[in-house]
Amino acid sequence: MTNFGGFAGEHLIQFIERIERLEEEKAGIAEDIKEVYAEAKSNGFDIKIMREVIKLRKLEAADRQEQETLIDLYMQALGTLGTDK
Amino acid sequence: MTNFGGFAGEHLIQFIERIERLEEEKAGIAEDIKEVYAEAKSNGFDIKIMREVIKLRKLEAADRQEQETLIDLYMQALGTLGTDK
Amino acid sequence: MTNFGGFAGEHLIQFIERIERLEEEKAGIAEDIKEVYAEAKSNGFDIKIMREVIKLRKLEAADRQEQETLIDLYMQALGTLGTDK
Amino acid sequence: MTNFGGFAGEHLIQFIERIERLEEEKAGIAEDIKEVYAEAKSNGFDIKIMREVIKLRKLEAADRQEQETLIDLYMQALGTLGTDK
DNA sequence: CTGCCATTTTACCGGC
DNA sequence: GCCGGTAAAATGGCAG
Repeated sequence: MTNFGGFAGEHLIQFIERIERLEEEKAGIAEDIKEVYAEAKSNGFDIKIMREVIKLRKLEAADRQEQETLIDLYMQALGTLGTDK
Repeated sequence: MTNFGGFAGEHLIQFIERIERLEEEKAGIAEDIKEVYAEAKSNGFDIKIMREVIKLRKLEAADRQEQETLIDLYMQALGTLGTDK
Repeated sequence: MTNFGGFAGEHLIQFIERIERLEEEKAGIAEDIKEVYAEAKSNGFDIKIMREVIKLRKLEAADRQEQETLIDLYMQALGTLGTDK
Repeated sequence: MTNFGGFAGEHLIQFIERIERLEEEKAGIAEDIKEVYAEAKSNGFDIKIMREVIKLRKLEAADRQEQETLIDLYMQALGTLGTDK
């Protein structure tokens, strides 16, 4: 990874710029989210409660996900045990 | 903001779901970024250093931005002087 | 916060040493945890599954906690609305 | 490791609960540490710098440790030479 | 402006 | 011994 002036350098620049573009997009979306909160607030909703609701829903989703992961692991374990391979 | 079952409730749900969709998008992009880093890494680049580079470039951009803001201010000031607006 | 040779310095040292002691304790407990995992493993249990179980239980606990927080927030909101204060 | 309802299951639960208790303790200590930092901060100290100091002291401790290990090795070697064990 | 929360970054640990 | 993923530390940003 020497020779940064040559091909590797080109390559690096490309990676960096891809990331920078993605980060811009991400920041843009974060902006959007803030705007939605602001709009909701101006419609009389409580931001704190909204955040809490969102957090809880996320947690519940994570819960389900983890349950499935766990089941998969059990199945693997049992499968391994079962096939006597 | 009482009457959560009625129109307000409807409205709230809509805000929440909009936010959740945006957060998903955001998470997706975060994923993409991780992937780009991973790809760069598998091409022999050092992630930590890349992060540093990106941070620096961002700072420089902010500096430039600030400069431009300043320039705008001056221009306005000059414009004001010039046009007597 | 100049004069670090004097009283402030004394004070700082005390904070630092308190933290260092606590971190040692924490590291000790982390050790203990590792040992329990090792012991479980040597009894034929699958560490990965154990971690998953623990994660899920933690998530569920967090869930309940968040639900309560949310309810509290609702009560506050309704209380505020209700008392016309 | 089948028979999760029987003795193995019992055993597993016990391991899990031991770990959960330890993790709680650990979390408690982490809390304590945060509090100490907060207290230090309210006394005018800079948390970021404190972290840096603690990190350095840890490194130095590790260095000393390594040195001692080395010294021990030498001592053993000398002992071996001396005693002809 | 301060505390708190989310995100990001670093470090660790088990698995291959 | 390395790699991948997971958990902890640390930093930054936002609401109050």
